[in-house]
Amino acid sequence: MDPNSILLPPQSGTLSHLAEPCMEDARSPSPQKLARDSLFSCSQVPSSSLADPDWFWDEHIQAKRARVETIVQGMCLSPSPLVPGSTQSRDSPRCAEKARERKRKQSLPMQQGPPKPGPARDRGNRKGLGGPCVREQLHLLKQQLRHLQEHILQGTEPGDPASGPGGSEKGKGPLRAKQRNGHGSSPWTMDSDHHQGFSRDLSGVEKYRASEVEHQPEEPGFLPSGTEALLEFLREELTRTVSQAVDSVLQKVLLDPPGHLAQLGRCFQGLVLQGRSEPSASEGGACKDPLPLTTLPRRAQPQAGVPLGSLSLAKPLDSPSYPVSPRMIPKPYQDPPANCPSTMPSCIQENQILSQLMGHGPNGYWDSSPSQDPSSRSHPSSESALRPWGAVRLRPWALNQQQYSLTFPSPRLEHLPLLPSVKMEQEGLQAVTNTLSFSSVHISFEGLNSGHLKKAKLMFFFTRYPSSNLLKAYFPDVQFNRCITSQMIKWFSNFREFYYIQTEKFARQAISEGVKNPKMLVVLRDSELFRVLNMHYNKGNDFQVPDCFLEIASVTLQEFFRAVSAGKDSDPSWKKPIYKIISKLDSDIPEIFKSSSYPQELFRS
DNA sequence: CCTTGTCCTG
DNA sequence: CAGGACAAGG
Repeated sequence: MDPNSILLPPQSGTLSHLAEPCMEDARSPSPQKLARDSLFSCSQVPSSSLADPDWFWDEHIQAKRARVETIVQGMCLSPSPLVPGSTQSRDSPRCAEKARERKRKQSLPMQQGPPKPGPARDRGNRKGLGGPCVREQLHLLKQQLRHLQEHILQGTEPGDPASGPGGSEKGKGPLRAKQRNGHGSSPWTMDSDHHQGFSRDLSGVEKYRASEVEHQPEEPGFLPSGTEALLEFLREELTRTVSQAVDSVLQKVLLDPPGHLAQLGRCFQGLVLQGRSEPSASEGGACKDPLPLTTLPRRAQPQAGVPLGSLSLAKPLDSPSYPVSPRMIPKPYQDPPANCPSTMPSCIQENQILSQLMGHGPNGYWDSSPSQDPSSRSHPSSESALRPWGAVRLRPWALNQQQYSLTFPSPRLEHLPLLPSVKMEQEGLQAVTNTLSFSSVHISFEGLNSGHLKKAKLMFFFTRYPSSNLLKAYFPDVQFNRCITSQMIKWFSNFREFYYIQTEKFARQAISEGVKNPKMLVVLRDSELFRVLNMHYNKGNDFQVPDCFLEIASVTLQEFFRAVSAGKDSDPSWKKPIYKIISKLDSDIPEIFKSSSYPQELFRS
């Protein structure tokens, strides 16, 4: 008998309160609605399909691709292969098996969600465009490069009106300043601006590689001084252009199917790990605590330490609703990036990598810098550190990649004067973080992203059976259509499944442990059942689970207990009555959830 | 017929 | 978690 899993209250009779839906409304911390829609313009970035054979077997393209890859690899700074040639890896036998399958009942026009490998080929209403577009852009960029080269080398015009002869100056005069100021004062700058700044920053590191890759050997020493200025300028321009090319390619690739993401993820992961292994000046020993699960309730819940006798169920009147508005508990940075075992499903892996990377938000990184054995901590509460979690799965990669490029370019570059001061860097990164995470919400355009999923999970604490209308009301930034709606409904269906399975399991466990009175079963925050559920819907434990959810869970547990102990589980549909009961216990969802940027806005500032 | 929900599978 | 089959309700 595990005392933690099921509590046996000394007295019962409090269950009548349970049916009372916990209503919470009076607290609506004025969700700030941003005029985000105005930024929604830049969203139709075409995506590429690396799986397109045409794309690969075009010789012409391959050359360019090789160059880009060289650069990308250089950015990763890891000699890890990334084997470009073996991309044809999946020859899934999707042919024979399905052939004799029955008729597909409803062939929905297309899936909105992340495309699945395999049959997803024909549904691409947007995927198909990717390859050609990237190709086109690469071509254009290359042309521009060539023009530029000719232009400069002919020495026709000493002063290019567009950008001016930067000369010995570092070249990025006005834009640099604008970027700094802009990010400092208003993080939500326009996307184009951020994009500029983004590639601009890259150039600091990228410069070396770019010149390696793109330049013929030169001897500046022999050149006349005027030419040297030109040379410098040319370098800057090339650097910038290449950076932009890489950036845009990365962006397109990142916007694509998870498979590619995961691939890049592994690459970046290597980068991160490498970066982390760098000795850091602020090395503090304050992170030996891996934050075991057992500490979760204690940290989040002051009442976790309350004597077991005073059950939350016994005091529903104290808290007409759960007293605290749902909030994200600012969690001290804890988790250094971990090496994701490659045995994990790719989606999980992706999420993990993402969250780990995102966990290294500016503050988190600088505040503590553990150099830990990555393998010692595979996944516990990794998502907890996921700060701007609404930031989708796309940009953060780029962000972090950049972040680490700047921070740990290489053992040698590390000593270059790239970092004027830590504080400055920190601010800049914060700004970049904000900008990126913000704009990326819009870059994700249609479809549901991981942020929506997480939000849905949190909403599950309030409602198990949300109507489609409710969902529409609470996801204002989602363009609902049939597919999206059913996908989200499916999410909740899956949530329920997990929830019921777990609860039933614990009910049976209680029975097997000899519990007689169902009213003895109460779910508390330190219950094992709660731990499991919380782990599922609130992985990082960065959300205050409402008390009403505990009550619902208790009711569910008791209902399962009753049914099973009465032997009703022999009936094939014995769960139906339970479902019906639970379906009536949905609570109102706090208003703040209606904000399209709900959890992100809590991370700002 | 369409939507919603469950079950089962991967 | 997504897909698909299937059933039930409007």
